[in-house]
Amino acid sequence: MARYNPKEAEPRQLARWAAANTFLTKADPQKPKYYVLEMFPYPSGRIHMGHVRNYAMGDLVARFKRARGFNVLHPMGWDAFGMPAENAAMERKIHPKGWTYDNIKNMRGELQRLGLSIDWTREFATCDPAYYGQQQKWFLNLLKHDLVYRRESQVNWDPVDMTVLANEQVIDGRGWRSGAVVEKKKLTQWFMRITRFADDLLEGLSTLERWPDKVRTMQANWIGKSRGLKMRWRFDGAAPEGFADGVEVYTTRPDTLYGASFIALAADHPLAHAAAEQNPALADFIASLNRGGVSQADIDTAEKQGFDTGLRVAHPFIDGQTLPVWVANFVLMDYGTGAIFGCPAHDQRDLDFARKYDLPVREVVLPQGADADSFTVGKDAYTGPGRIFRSGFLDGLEIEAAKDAAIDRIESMGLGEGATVFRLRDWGVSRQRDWGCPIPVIHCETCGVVPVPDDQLPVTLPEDVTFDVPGNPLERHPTWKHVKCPHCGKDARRETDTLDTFVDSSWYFARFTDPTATEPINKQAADYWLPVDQYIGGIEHAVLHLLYARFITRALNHCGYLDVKEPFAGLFTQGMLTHETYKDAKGQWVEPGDIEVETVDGQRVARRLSTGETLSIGDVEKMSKSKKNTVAPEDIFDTYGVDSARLFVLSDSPPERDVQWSTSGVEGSWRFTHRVWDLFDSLPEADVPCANEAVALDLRKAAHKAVKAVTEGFEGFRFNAAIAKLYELVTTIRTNDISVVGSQARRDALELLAGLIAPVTPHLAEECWTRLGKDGLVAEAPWPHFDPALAQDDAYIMPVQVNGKRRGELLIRVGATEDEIRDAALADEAVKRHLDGVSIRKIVFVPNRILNFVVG
RNA sequence: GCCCCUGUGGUGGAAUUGGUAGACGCGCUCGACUCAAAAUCGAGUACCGCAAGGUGUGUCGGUUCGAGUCCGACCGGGGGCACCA
Repeated sequence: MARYNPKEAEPRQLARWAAANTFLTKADPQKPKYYVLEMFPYPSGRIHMGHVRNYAMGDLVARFKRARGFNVLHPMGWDAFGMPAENAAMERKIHPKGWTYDNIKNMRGELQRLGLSIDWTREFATCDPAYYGQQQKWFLNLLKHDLVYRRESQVNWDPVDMTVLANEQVIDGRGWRSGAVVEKKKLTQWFMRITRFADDLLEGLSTLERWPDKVRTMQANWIGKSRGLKMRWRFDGAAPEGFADGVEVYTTRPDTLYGASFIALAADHPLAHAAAEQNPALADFIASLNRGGVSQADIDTAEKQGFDTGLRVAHPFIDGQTLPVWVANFVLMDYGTGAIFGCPAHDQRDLDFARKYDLPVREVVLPQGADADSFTVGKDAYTGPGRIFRSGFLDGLEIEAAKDAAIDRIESMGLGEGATVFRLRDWGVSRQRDWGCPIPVIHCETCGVVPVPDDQLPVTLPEDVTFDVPGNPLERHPTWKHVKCPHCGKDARRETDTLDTFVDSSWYFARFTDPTATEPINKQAADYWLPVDQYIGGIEHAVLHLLYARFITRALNHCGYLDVKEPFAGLFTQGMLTHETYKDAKGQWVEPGDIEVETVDGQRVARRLSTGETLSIGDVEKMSKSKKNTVAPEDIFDTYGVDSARLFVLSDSPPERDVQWSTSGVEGSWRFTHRVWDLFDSLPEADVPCANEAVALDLRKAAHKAVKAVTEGFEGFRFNAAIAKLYELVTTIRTNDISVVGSQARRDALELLAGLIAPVTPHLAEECWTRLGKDGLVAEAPWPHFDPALAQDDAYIMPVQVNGKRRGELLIRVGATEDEIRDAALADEAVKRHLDGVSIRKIVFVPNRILNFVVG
C-alpha cells in the first residue's frame, strides 16, 4: 500500500497521453462531431485560478463527450494582441513581441500541466503573422462587400498619450493612464457595418436555445430595436439654407403629437451649426456643451440646458400652431435623427426641460379613471397607458392604435414614414496602437484608399519600434508607413491604425478548424466542425465579444467563407473565483498564503504566520491582485496535485455561480483522491469468491445508479451534484464491502468508478485504470454504461401523509399495487393513530411518490 | 428610472415534472489510534423540547390533498442598461 502521489502520477500520465497522441483530432465525417471551446486566454504571464476553473470545465465536457463516442475538437490558442504588452514594452524598454511570446511559453507549460485534453497541434496566437495575415485577407474582402468603411467620427482623445480612448477608459473626464483632460476630437476612423445585421443579430437570438436567457436579453437590449416614426417638420417662414424639407425627428410616441411643444436638436446637429452661423451666442452655447465632461457621473448629474435658435416649425396637424426649435444638451446626435419633438406631459426629460424654460405642457394621454377636464401633470410626466384626448382625429384611441393612426396620417401627408431604429452603432475598429493587426490599406493622394494586393499580405508589424514617447509607434517609424501606391506607383502612406483586438477574437474558433489553411478558412473543415457545440467563458463577455463574434460570423458567411451564421450553438457562462480578504491593523491587505485561520470559541480568527499578528477577516470577493486574495495555481498543484485543484473548482458550487476558494475545501478534494486510490490500491491481485451475494448485488446497484446520476449531471452542467454522487459511491464501496472485497462485483464497481472520475481527475483515473490491469488508457475508453434494471431500486420508502402532513413511512417493494400499499399504510401504527376517530374523505396516491389520506 | 437574476442549517450548496427539505463537501462536537500533536478512521450535527411532539426554505397572503418549487404584494442581495426620444 502506497499513498497516492500526484507529483509522480501526473507527469507519468501526461507522458502517456502525449506518446499515444490521444488528443490529436482529425475531421471524420463518419463520426458525430463535438466542438468544445473555452474562451482563449490573454497571455498575461501566469495562469490564475479563474483559468483553472474555466479550462477544467471545458476539459470535463471534452473528455466526457469523447468517451460518449463523439469526435471531439478541443483546441487552445492565445488572444495575444493588446495594450498590456505595449505597457510592458514601455516599462521594460523591450518589444511587445518578445514579452508576449515569453508569456505564451510560460502559460502553455502551466496549462499543459493541467492535463487538458487539448489538440496542441492546432495552437496559434493572434499575433502570429500567419493568423493576422489571414485576418487582413478577409478584412479586405469585407471592405469589397461594403461591410467595412471609413468615416469621420467624434472620439475621446487623450492629448498626452496621443491616442483614442474607449468610453470606459475615460474616468471623470480624464484619461485613465495620463490623467489628462480628454478632448472630443473628430477623427477619420475605420468602422465595421454591424448595423447591417442588426435585425438578423436580434432574430438569431431566438434560435440560440442553449444560451443563457440572461445573455440573450443583454444582447437584445444592446441591439435596442425600437419602432416609431421619422417625420419632417416644415419651417414656419423661410427655411435655413439646406433645410428646405424641414427638420427630421424620430419618435416612438407619434400618438402624443398633439402634445408637442418644442423641437430640440443635438448640439452637433447640422441645423444647429447652420443656425449658429448667424448667432454668436448660440455658437458659444454649442461650444460650451462640447467642453462638458463625458463620464457617466457627468451625464447623470447634468442639468437640462437649452438655447432657443429663434427658428419655428409648423405643427403638421394643427393649423396655425408653430413650435420653437431649441438646441438641447440631452439630445444625442447618434441616435435616431439627432432631433426630437418634445412632449413634456408624457416624457420626463421633456417635462424637466419645459419647466426650466417655461414651455407649454399639454396633456394628451388620459389615464383610466382620470377626469378629462382636470387632469394635469405636475413634476412627473405621465408615461402609462390611457386614451388619447385633446388630439383631434386621435381622440378616444388607445396609445398603440393612436400611434398607427398618426403614422398613417403623416405618411399620407408626405411628411415621413414609420421607421425602425436601433441603438446598436457601427463598430469602430481603428486603434492608434502598435501591438495589433495592421489595417492592410494604403492611402494614395491620387488613388485614394487602395487595398494592399493579395501577394503583399500579410502586412507585418515592424520590430524596430520604440515606446519611449506616447502615441502610435507605427506613425513615428521612419520607414514603415512610406510605401509606393500599388495602383499608380507614386509615393503613398500606409495605414497606421491597427484593428481593435476584439476583431482577432471574433473568428479564431473558425480558424481552429484548420489553422494552417492557406485561405482564412478551410471551408470543408469549417463545415464539418462549426458551429462550436459548447462555448464556455465568463459572463463579462456577454455583449461585446459574443456580439462581435456573431457579427463577424455573419459577415464571413456573407462573403462566402462560412455556411453557418451563428458561431456558438451552446454557451455556458461560468462564475468567478472568490476568496476571503484579510487586512492587518494598518488596513493593508494580506495574502492568504501567509495566513492561518482557526476557530476559537466559535469565532473564526485569522493569524499572520510570518508575524503572529491577528488579522481582520473581510468580505469574500473576486480574486484580484489589488486585494491580494489570490492563490497561485502552481502552489496548489505542488501541494495537492492538479487533480485535487480540478476537482475542487468543479465540486463546490454550481458552475454558473461564483466559487469560493478555501484551503479546507481543496483539502477535502485532496482527501477524496486518496480515498479513491486506497480502494484501488487495496484490491487483491486475483479475484476472490464473493462471500455475500446480497451485499454484492447492493454494490452493483449502487454503482449503476451512480453511473446514471453522474452521466445525467455531466450532461446537464450540474457538475457539483454529479461529483456529490461520486463521493457517495466511494463511501458506499468503502463501507459496505467487508464480505465482497476481492469479488468481481467490487472490481466491476471500481472499473465504473474509474471511468466516471476520468473527466474530473484524469491522472488519478489513469492510475486506477492501470491498477485494474487494463492495458489502454481510460481517456480512450468508452463511457461507463449502466444497466437500467440495476440502476433501479427494487424497494423504496414511501411516505404516508394524513392531510398533507407526513405521519409515517412504508418500505414498498417495486410492483406493489395501490391496494397493497394502502392496506399496509392502514396497518401502520403511527398512521392508525392519526386516522382514529376521523373519516377518510379521499385517498391521493401517486405511484412511487406519496400516499395521502384526506380526512374530514 | 427600466430590465434580469437571486434569497434554503454555522457554511458552500442538494432536492429533473409540485410529493420524505437539508444529499455531498467544509466547519464543529464526541470517540478510536498516539506519550502528545498532526494525519487517518468511526459516530453525531436544522431549530425548540427530557420525551411525546411541534416549528422550519426572506416576509405576508393565495392556489392545491400536498408548495423550497406555482401565483400576487412586499423586503433584502447581486448583475445589466440608461438623457436611446
